[in-house]
Amino acid sequence: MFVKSGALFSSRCSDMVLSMSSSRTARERVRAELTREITDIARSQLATEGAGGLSLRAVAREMGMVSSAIYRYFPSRDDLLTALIVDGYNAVGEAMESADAARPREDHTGRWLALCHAVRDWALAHPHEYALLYGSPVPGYQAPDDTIVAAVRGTLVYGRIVSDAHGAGSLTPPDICPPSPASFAEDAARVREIMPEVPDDVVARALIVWTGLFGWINFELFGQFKNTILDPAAAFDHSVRCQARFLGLPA
Amino acid sequence: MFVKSGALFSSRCSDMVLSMSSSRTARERVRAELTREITDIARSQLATEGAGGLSLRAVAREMGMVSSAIYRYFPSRDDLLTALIVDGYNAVGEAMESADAARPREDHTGRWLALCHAVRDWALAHPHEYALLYGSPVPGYQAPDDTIVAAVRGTLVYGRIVSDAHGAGSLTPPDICPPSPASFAEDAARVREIMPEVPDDVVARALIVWTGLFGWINFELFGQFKNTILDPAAAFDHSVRCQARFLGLPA
DNA sequence: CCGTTCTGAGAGCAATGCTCTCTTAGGAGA
DNA sequence: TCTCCTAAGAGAGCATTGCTCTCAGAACGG
Repeated sequence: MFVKSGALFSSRCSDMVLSMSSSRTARERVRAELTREITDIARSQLATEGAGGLSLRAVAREMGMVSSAIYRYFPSRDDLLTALIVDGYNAVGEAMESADAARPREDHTGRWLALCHAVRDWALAHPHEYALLYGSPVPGYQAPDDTIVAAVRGTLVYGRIVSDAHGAGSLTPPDICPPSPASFAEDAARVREIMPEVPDDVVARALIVWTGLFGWINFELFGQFKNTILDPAAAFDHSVRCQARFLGLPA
Repeated sequence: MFVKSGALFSSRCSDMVLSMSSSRTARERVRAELTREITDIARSQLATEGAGGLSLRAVAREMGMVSSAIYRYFPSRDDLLTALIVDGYNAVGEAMESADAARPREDHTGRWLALCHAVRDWALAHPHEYALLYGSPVPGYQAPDDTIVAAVRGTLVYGRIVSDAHGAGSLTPPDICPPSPASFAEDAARVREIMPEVPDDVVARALIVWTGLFGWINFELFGQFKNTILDPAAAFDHSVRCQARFLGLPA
C-alpha cells in the first residue's frame, strides 16, 4: 500500500533494503514495512518535539508494540536518528534538485536563487529536521559516514550550478578577494570533483557563499535574528542575491 | 576558599547577585558560592558530554549533595542551561572585546580579522558551549529573553568596528549588490542602534558578513567540512578576508 | 529568645534507553 | 507434509533521568 505508483509519499526511503521494494519473502516485506513505519512515526515525533523528544518507547507505543521490539529494527536510538538524518538530507537534496530543475539550465542566477529559497522553505517547513542536519550535532551523537555521503546530494546541485555558470562563461566574480592560501589548492581540487573546471579562486568564493547561505538560515531559524528582521523572506532574498553577485553570477 | 583574591577564576559570572560579591549575609554569600559551583560543574559536564549529557543529578553527586537540593538554586534543568548560555555569550563576547581592543582603533580590517579569529578560537576551545549558543536550540528549550540580550554583547563589538570604519571613511564596498528591499529600511534603522550612521546598504552587507562568519564556523565545527578542508585555519582566514573586502574594508 | 525563612535530605513518581529471557510464528529443506 | 532453525514480539527488569513532595535543622531578623 505504500508503493502505489502515483501516491503521495509521506515516508522517505532510508534503508537500503527498502529501496528494492516487494522483496522476496513476506517476512522481509513486513519488516521493510515496519521499518518504514517506525521512521515515519519517529519523524513526526521529531517534527513536533524536536530531536530530544524522540523516544523509542513512544514510537513503540504508537505502533502498539512493546518497546523492546523496536530494537529488532534499530539497535539503538542513535541508529534511528541516523536514519532520520539520512532521510532528511535526501529530502532537502530532493527539494534542491527539483527547484534547480524547474529553471532553464542557462539561467544560472535563477537556479541559484531557486536553490536558496528551496533550502529556506524546506527549513521553515521542517525546522527540527533542519536543525538535526545543519544545527549542532545531537548530544552524544557522532555522525557516521552514511550521513556524510547523504549530505553531499544537495551540494551536488550547487556544484552543478557553479560549474555550469563557469563553463558558460557567465561567471565574472568581482576582483576583491586576496589570493587563496597555498594550502587551499588541494582542497580546491577535491571540491572540483563536485564543480569541475572551476578555478581555485571561485571554489573559495563558492564555499564562502555556501556557508553564508546556511549561516543566514541558521540565524533566522534559531532565533538569532529575533527582534531584528521584520520581513525575513525579503531580507533573505536580498542576501542571496548579494551572494550571487559576490560569486560572480550575473544580476 | 573559592574567593581567594589572586586566584585563577575558572568560573564565569552568570547571576546578577553574583556580581556584587561579598554581599550582606553569610547565607547569601554561600548561596552565591554554591550557585557558581553548580554552574562550574555543569559547564565542565557540558564541555565533556555536550548539552544532552548535562545531568542535574550528576552535578549534585559531584557536589556531594542530594539531587533535590539543586532545585533550590535552579528551578529546572532548562534554567541551568539558560545560565550556561548567558555565561557562554558573555565569554565569547569578552573574547571578541579583548581581541578588538588589542588592535589600534583605526585598523578596522585588523580588528575585524581579530574578531573573527577570536570567535573561531573560542569555538574550537569550547565546541559544546559554542554549539549551545550558535547551533540548534536545545531540544524542548526556548531561549528566554535573557539570552538574547547577552547575545548582543559580541555583536556590539562588530557594530563598533563597522561603524568606526564607516565613520573614518575607509569603507568602500564594491558596487555589486542590488538595492536592499523596501521592507529592510526599518530593520536597518534598528540595526543602526548598534552600528550608528551606517547606510542601509552597508547594514545589509554587515548582516550577510556576520551570518557568513558563523555559517563558516558552524560548517567547520559541526563536521560539514569533513574530508574537504585540509587547513581549516588558513581557509577560515581567507574566508573572513574576503568577507572584509565584500563589506568594504580595505585590504 | 522566638518565629519565620531558607536549605538540604530522603523518599517517591513517571519516564527513558537498553538488556535479558521466553514463547510463538515464519520459512527453508527433507 | 513434517521438521528444524531463525526471526520477531512480549514481558520483566535495571539503571538512569527530571522533578515533586515532605520533613528536620540551620540561619536570620526582630
